[in-house]
Amino acid sequence: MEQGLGSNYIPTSGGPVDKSRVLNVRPLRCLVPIFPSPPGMSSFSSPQTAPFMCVPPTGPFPPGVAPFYPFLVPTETQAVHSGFSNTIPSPVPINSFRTPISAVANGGTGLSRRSSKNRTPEGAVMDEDYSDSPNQSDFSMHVADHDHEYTTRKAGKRKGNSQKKTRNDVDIDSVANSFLASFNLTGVDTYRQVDGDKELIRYILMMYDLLRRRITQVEDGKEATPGVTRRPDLRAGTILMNKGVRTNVNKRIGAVPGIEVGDIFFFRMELCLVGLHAPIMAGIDFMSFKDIQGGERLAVSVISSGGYDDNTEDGDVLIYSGQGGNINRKDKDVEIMDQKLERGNLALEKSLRRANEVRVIRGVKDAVNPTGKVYLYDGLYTVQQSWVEKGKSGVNVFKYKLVRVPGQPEAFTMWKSIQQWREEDTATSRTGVILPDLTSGAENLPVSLVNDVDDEKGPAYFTYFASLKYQKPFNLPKPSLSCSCRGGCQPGDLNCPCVQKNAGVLPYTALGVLLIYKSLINECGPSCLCPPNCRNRISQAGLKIRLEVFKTKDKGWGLRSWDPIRAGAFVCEYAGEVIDVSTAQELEREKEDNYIFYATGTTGSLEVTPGNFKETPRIPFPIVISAKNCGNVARFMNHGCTPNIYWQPVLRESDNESYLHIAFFAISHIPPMKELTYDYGTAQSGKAEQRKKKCLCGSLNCRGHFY
DNA sequence: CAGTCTCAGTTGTAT
DNA sequence: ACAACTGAGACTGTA
Repeated sequence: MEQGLGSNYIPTSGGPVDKSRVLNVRPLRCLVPIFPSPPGMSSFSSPQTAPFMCVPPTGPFPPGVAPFYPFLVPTETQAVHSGFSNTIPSPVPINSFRTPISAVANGGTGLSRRSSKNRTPEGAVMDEDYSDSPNQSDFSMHVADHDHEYTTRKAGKRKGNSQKKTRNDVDIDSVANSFLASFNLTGVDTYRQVDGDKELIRYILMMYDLLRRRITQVEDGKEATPGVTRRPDLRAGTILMNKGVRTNVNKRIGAVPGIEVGDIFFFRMELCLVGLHAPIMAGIDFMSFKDIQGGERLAVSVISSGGYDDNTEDGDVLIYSGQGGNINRKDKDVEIMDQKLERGNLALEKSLRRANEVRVIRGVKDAVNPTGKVYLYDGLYTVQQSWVEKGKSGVNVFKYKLVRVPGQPEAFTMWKSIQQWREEDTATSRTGVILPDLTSGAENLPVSLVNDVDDEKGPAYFTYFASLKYQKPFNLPKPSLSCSCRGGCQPGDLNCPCVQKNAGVLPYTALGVLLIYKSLINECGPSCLCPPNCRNRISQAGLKIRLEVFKTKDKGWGLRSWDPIRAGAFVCEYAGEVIDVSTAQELEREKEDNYIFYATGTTGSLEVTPGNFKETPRIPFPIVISAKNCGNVARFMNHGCTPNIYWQPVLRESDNESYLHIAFFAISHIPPMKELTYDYGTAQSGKAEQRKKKCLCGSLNCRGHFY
């Protein structure tokens, strides 16, 4: 035990853009991390022999065809001892750190206990009926068994007060239930995973994001109730926690399976769901060991998010402030007092003596969305010193010096470098910068051109053009309605024709993040009267993310981002010249054009989401785009069999004319400087063999070629 | 020892 | 400005 605590770190191989971190997801343009292999057939254990799973390229893809993720429960031995031991550092047997009783009682099974009782035999959720129960004492008992924990807590707290579910709660409940139903998750939560892996984590985060965005969408269409703060992040998190859609529930010291140094998160809830940091508010997570003499407790992770006066000047050292003392409590009438050596502070003190590794998560400002925060997992640290000092508020504050364990991939230091490049504007301090802005101002953000790999001075000549050149638009048989929302289209405005075209809901959040996956997005067109910053013109508004074109090791030029990218965020569109199919085929034959994008019928964007959230992309009329002579950053995006970007058809209509565009969105959260890739797709016609190319994406289930 | 209660503890969003 | 909600620990009830 003793020696185990200090020595359970095995550096993950490779740097921050290590190919091994690419998720093991089924090929094709599939948004869903799909888990075709039952335990034992995991492609982790046999990456070479993993069968190439292929959806017929011509479709059709009726709803429900894609296997939803069954939440296979791998036995612990498989998870720990089979393929995983090679890829995920877990040198200390997980069991030896598992809190014997208390953590289990308070953690996982606690939830399971509560949430599995209230099922009818059919597994239906008992939901609405109790809300009018006149018997208040009975009521709390009834509610204590209720499915939704948040309701329970509310009701428990406000015993005797208003216990009616608001209309709002009911709405969200039904949304959540239908959401979960589409995952076949309304049943008893036997799905909780002991240990995660990359796919599971990706899947959970995707579910979280979908549900959160879905709730946002429902809330969005409604009038804001004064005095009620809408927290879709908490709502979605609570629901998934109660359903057991989470992993790494048991706390552990050191690395967390499936999470890599440099991974980013946008909500505290996400950290909780994947088991990186359990408390949703507190900055210090710790676990106790009853088997150690005196029931010692050790810190397992800390979040430095700016609430306290932490020092983060040196990227590899963190001066962390203890918790408590009411220093950050905004409530009135709370007295600020000296911090005590208890809870997290005590745990950090013990961790100093035991020298165990502590995960550090750094909360940093999001350049794209200044009101939000990004949580950056910065790897393992050890506590080196502790002391007490008088803080700004005049009370005693505990301070802990944490030092980063060497040999880990860059994360926070990379972040700091990027900040510096940003401030310098010209990025002169950086080696390998060829051009500070290859667009020559054609985009509203610069796009740098960098080569720190070899001597090549840049890609072949082309004209930078930020959008699509149509020779002639598609003519509509009957005129399309344009909106007249001078203040921008509003989510709840059912009179707006643009909202109507999108089945009654705007496809984007207020931050410009795609809300749900649709077969086709109808944006406002040239004749709409709404302003250019209308929420329904996201793909027309230009770059929002600071991108750079860089020389890859073996795939020519590629695209990556300085900014962290949220799942669902718009990245760029595919610019170029719209050409006709026959021209394209000619170019193909002569191997003239490697920059052709086909959006023709059923091929292409097969990105789908699980369950009912899947929609087959609908392309109203086929287009072929050539970006050989003119194009934008999208022409540099490489193919990846496990992509982090997908494309989506977007229609912009104007009176009798219709323009189809191809917009790229992030599949998952993408850390800065990670290469952006999308799936170039599979063969859709006999001619396709001519386009077949060898794939160098390097992902675990690379299918070896693309088109 | 199991169940119930209290409260510390910050965040994200609305104003 | 504010309400959101988990988990730990304290407390209570039962075997």
